[in-house]
Amino acid sequence: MTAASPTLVWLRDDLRLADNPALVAATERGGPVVLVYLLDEVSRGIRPLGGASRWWLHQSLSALAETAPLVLRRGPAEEVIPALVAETDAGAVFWNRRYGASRTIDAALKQRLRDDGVEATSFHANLLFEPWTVTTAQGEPYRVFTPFWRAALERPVRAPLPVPAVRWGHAASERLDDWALLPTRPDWAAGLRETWMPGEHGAHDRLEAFAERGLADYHRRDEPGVEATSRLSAHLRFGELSPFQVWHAVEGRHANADKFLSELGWREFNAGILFRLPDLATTNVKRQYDAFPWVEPDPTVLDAWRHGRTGIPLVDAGMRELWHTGTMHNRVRMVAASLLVKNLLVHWRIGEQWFWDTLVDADEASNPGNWQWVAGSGLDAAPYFRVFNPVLQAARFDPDGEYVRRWVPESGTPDYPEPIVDLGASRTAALAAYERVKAAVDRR
DNA sequence: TTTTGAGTTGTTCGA
DNA sequence: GTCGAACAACTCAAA
Repeated sequence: MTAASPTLVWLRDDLRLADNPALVAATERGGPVVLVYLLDEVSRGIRPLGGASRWWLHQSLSALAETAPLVLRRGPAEEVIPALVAETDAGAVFWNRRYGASRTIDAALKQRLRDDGVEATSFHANLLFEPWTVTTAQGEPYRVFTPFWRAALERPVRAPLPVPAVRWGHAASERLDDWALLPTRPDWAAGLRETWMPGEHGAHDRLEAFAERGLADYHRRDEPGVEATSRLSAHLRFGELSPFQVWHAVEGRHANADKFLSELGWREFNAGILFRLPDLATTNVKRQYDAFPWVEPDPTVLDAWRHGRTGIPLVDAGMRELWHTGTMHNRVRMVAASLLVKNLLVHWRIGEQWFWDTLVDADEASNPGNWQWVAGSGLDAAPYFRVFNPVLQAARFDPDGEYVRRWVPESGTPDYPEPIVDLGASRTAALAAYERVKAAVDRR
């Protein structure tokens, strides 16, 4: 055997050095390791990132480049990776698997590299359980969350891997600033900068704080005025943390741990849905919802929803939190989504796209999966007749009005607009519209 | 093999 | 004021 050639490690949704199986395997192979990230906005199967995600990506890559020599390239993977292999004389390309439509890119690339005599190997890193490994007794994927998660939890969750002692290889890199991932005119990212610290260090700080202190308050996670959620979703989305690291930091530490870890379960469940339905962001999982009579949204109404001027305080608070910070409290997401989809009868795809553009944690599986959950068209979804009443929700979960006051200080004053929709009448109309879906079931 | 009960996040109505 | 029913339809696991 000759001296080991360089290995390319192609990072995608795994912007971390710790618990990175591809990086560990590359190190064990023996040669220098060239770490590469591609900005691929052209290959089929790639969903272009939204604005908030582009901001996060810039920060995260910037943080990573301070801890390891990172090679940045732009273009379609199927061209750029083989070119980089030739350029660096690499004998192998390793990566951690992804599970959406883009996996067809990976499959084609793997074949091409192997045809060229280059070792190409993918690894299990970014989900606790790969989708094809959790099936019912009949070998079918689960369609109901609880049995899915129960079955998944029967297996062990491997321990996270340490950062290996890497001998880094090098190649020319593009400049991150040239990718223009950050907003300029206008710079709307001030609220994001105040709120987040992207990158592996920031992710671990957040995880540690949550495991040591936040978990004790997690039973109050439904109250948006209380800081009781983990705020780890964006770190997981970009793979600055692996779910294995989160699991082992939290599991068994507190009575609230299982409830929190079931949220990782929903991440896994949605990933499994996307694995089977790569067009999850555009197509109803339950196809009878194709018959639903969505209305063409009035641009004024849509604009009011997007920018937090609906005249419904809890919804406006959430939409303004989103616009300012790139996140929204989980419960408020449901309420804001319910208003758009059910009271306003606007197609869930329109709301999904807005969240895709504005959320720092916008995830290819979880974002459309959760919108379809709210709309009723998803797997194990909320039934259509379950229409949130945002006034009741505010009274129940923000009883002192702390959250609403923080984001909508003019609520209750003459400056605050009247509601853009009558909640009672629109609820009735929504239930009537749902009759179409029921009829579609019968016709099937 | 068949049956039965339970299943992320809710609201309204009428007794 | 409280409480159960109704609002649908279907999947899965346990008995």
